[in-house]
Amino acid sequence: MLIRTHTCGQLRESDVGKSVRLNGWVNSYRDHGNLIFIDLRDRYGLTQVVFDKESGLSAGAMDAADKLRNEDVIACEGMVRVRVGGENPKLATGKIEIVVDKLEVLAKTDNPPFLPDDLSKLPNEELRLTHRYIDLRRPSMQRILSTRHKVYQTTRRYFDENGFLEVETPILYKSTPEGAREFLVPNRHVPGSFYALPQSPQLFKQILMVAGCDRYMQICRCFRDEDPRADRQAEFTQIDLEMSFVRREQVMEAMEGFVRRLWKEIAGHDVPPMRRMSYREAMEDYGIDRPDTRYDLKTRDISAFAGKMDFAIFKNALEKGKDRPAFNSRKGVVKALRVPGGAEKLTRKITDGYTEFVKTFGAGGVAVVKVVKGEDGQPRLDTGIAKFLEPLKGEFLALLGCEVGDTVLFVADVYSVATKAIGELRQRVARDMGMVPRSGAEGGPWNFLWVVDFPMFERNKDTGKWVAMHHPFTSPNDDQMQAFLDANEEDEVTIEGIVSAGYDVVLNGQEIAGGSVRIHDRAVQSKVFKLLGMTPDQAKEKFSFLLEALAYGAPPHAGVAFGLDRLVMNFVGTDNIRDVIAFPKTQTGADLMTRAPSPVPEGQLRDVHIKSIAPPA
RNA sequence: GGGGCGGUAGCUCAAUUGGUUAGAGUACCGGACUGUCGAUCCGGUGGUUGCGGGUUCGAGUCCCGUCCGCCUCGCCA
Repeated sequence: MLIRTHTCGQLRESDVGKSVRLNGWVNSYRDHGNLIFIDLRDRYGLTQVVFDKESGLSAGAMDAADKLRNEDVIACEGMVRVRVGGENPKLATGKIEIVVDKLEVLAKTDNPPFLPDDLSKLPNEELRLTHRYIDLRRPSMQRILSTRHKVYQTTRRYFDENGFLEVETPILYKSTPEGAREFLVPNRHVPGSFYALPQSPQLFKQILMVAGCDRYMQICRCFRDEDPRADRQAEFTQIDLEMSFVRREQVMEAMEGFVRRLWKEIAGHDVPPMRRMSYREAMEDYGIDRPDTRYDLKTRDISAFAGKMDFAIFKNALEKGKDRPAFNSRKGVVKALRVPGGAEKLTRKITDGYTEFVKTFGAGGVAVVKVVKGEDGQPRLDTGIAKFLEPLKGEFLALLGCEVGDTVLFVADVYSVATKAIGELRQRVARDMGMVPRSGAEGGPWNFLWVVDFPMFERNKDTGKWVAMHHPFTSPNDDQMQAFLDANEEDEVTIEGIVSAGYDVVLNGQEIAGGSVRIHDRAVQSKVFKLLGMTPDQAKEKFSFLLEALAYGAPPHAGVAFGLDRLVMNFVGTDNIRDVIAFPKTQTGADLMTRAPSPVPEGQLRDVHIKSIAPPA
């Protein structure tokens, strides 16, 4: 074989006169009969190679060149020369060409289902996934693989420099039925027993702290058997960390340092110090725990004002959970979103669609008010609820600081529903108004912020029981510790107000990392389990190994996990998580290339003591 | 589990209100061509309209079911 001396992205004018060998795929061919041009491709680039009958090329080689087609794999040898037909400015190697004197066809291809070409329209994602090896040949996919590689390398370098120890944790793990549904793996030795694939290495990394590792990191695969989304995959990758002898501030500092390093090295961007926002502020002003602050739209609780309106829909909403404390999920509220300049851009057709939109989040609908210029030159309210709003017009305009040209949208429901609906609506409106800037990868802003002070507990809306908002090992924040230990478990208002030492990193409205200070004190842990309705025996049954470990000298510790796939998505500017995973799965968990999952022979099932009850295919 | 969109030649798409032989570009095959660069020109092959039923004189088009993919709610940190 003619082993390559250079790659297809390497040769320049300074190489003219050299005899070289190239290997690669035929990216395109231009056949002029006695003169054939091939653009040869590898992951480094394209180089034009020329087959010229008059340049001493054997007839056999010319015939072989004549038969070359896209995606054939070849090796060739020839001389680098300045292009006879003039430069091609589109190529890095565009000033030179190789005039071939030896050709070796390494592999002929069947007619490929599609060409790995970034210029033409992409085929179905289904087809791309089925023939992933062709899709990945596309330069843009190669760039993504390369960016992902750089993220791995920068990550390892940063944490290594900062004293972190990389430790692998098991993939075959104990089922801990909290949180997401797990993938199960049957065990051959103990009939009827199963491993689970880890949702995250959470408990292992805490145990590593007890084990004295002090600082741990791992780039690890996590598994959650839940329905995927555009930015979610059942099998995904985390950058997982844990630190000993720290409180919240030290972890946040380490994380911010990592973010700064990563963005500097991957995107060439200097991340300024990140602002902090409380969970409550995020929910109040943005209706979501990962606010996108790239555009200036805020939601507002106007319950007090709405209560003065003689409007049945608002009144009925406000009646709900009337006696509950503020921010209680079941307390009725009216939320408003003032959209500057919305009166013109948000047409009737668009705002009509908002009602359908908020219904998907359980809200009843959206009330719309346009502030327009009246005949008297004063603001006039153009709205279906004029009858109820008109008497309070002055107060309304002043309350929201409305100006002519604004649109105000209202959602009334219990706190949890209204807040979510108006928060989602806010993002929808921002898109409709054209307020969402380009992505960071496309030169737009990188808007980082911390969200902190999450509640420790929230009520499950079906069972009414307390559940841990983050996970049951999350510590109350230091300033809340005594209040938590003193709190009466029956005292709903106090319990609801306890804030954890959790922290999330939010980038452009996306959660890219989250973590918390862990509980290392047994009294605190017991109280958490008790609140979650777990008896000591039940807690022991589920988490005995962790509780035992914590009993043998556990240092205070805290940690965090970054969603690596989402980091890469940001760097390459895609909103499709499958683009940043070499071999992703579909929405039903299928790998279209390998055709996993698949049935297995009966005997294999017997070995692991499994009998399928699925109807025969 | 629910809602929405889609599936027509290898690929990207078209096909009027349900109407005659389902078209185009590209790829592929054959031919021509010595300076192209998404080569060009001439000719050709290529279809279970995802699959199964139904309505109809007639179905790519309408109805029912089903499979697959995507988006999304629930779910998921």
